[in-house]
Amino acid sequence: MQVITYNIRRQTVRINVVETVMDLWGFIDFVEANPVMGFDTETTGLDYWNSDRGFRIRLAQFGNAVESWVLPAELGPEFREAAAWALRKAHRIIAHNGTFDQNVAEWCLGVPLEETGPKMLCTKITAHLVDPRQVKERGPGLKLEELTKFYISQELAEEVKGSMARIAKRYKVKKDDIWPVVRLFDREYLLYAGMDPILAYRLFHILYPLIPLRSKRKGLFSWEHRTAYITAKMVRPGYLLDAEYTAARIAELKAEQQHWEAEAVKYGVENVNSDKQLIEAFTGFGVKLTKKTAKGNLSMDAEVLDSIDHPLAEAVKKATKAGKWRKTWFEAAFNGQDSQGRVRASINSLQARTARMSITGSIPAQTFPAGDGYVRHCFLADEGHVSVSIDFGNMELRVMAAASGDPIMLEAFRRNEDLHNLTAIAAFGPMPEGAEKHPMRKAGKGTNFTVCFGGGAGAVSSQWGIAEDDAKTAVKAFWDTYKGVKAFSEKLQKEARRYGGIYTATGRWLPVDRERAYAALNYYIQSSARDITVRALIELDKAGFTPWMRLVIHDEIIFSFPKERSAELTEQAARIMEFVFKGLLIPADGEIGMQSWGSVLELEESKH
DNA sequence: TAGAGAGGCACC
DNA sequence: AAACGGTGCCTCTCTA
Repeated sequence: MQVITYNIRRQTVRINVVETVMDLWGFIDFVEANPVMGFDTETTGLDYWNSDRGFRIRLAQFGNAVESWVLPAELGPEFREAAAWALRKAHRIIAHNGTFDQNVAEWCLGVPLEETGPKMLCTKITAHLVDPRQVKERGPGLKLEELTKFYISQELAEEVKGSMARIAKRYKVKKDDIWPVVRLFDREYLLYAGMDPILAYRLFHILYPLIPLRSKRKGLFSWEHRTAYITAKMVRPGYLLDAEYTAARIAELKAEQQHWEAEAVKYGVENVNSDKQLIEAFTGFGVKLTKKTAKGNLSMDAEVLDSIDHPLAEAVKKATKAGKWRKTWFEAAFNGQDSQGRVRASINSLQARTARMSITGSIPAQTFPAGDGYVRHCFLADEGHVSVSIDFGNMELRVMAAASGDPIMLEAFRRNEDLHNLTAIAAFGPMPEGAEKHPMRKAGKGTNFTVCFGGGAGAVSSQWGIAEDDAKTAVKAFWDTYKGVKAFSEKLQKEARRYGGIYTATGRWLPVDRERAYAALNYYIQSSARDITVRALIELDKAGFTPWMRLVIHDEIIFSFPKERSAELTEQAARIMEFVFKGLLIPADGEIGMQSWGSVLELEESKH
């Protein structure tokens, strides 16, 4: 056995490195004496689903505030079994971003999510409930190193953060490539690995008492852990990839990209992604560029390119788009396939400042182009299943109406009136005789959404293509008409300025920058909408729907349902999702497709 | 050669 | 009085 000691603020911590089976006796004693343990794993990468072709666990680490045990899981089944035993024996497991380590435990140690999920205490979730702000938002951050720096010790954080970079340098490999090649008993690596469960353990005990009482009373802590457990179970089966379709789109986009790049070369542009080259080229052709970026440089975005009447502009738009779409969606999915031809998203169930989820990895579903199934066709429901999408209707505007209690908005929703028309009427007068919709409905719609996002007339005008005067009229009419929303927004802003943040109905603390207090309304709405979706997930989980759930995208949940039961299950799920928020129904509506997710949109399209 | 910042763009 | 909120990812460019 190897023992490494280290000092955290003059307190010595001990890292015990198991080298032989005999060393496990000490580990067993430790586990029996510590029903609550910090836990972490070191692996060869992040692709835990590739455990049958290269991915492997290297170390499994357990610890408390002053001592940790590092098991060389890679060396043999006896060490992996000891780790699995410890996970089963523990009453509680503390880990940073525990979902990842749970997945590793399931795929490499044979301990399923069902055993680790219910006893996980995640420091990332705990930290988020204390303060959800990232470092760039002047918050503590959510990464282990960032939290260590903020809550424990700056020196220690820098030491730990820098250590893997130093090791990579020593092995002469890139930082990302160090994980599979670093020698298992490399002392610096063991120190890095052995400190993690100690830090997680300590952080949890520091952070938990800092969770606002209001959040605790509402049960938010266990609610979020349950949510993380559900999303982990959703991700587990993965999505069957239509590899043929995906490969065809990759080839097509590649050809398109090359064609337009060749066109651009004719006008002297070697790299269509280089704004520098484009500005030079267009200036050379006598084009006057005026639009500036946020930092004051000349802008070369889609709006600018659209305004330039030159074949190069067309070529640049088409080439860059083909390249970006190919890489971001089709190649990400294709390259993410496991040995069974399935792909997985990575769902961070509690991510944004407003608690919104984020989806990364092979299925970045939150950014798939809307409107048709071009990208979504890649993803197939299981054999004999169909894809189903159930989404909430007008979720954020309904939340705005309900949270503010604005009588006019509430009445409009209760009568199923068109809120965008209503705003247009308020601003520009009654509907013309016999018209189905107001001629200024777009201005009304733009105003409704923009105000919801915290914007003003300028934003309505630039984002929705509304004349400035009309935008001003519409925004003024909005605040004059929906006085309840105005009062609610003012109340939140006052609270934000006074306390530096607001609480939502679920007891969640949302910090608001005092100089941007106007954002409080949007934070409240966005966060509440997210929590209503999460409530739906939890209720669906209780009702046994989890094995059919695949993705959650803001106000929408995607399912793979057995074909012959799809109508019945869709109806049931939609009724479970629906929720009366402060007296107003947030309705849910399902669309049943064929096998591919994309087909849901095509069928919907053909109805209109 | 990596990392950070900036710009851009896909979505809700 | 007015104030556009939140993500992820790709690419280029400059710096250390």
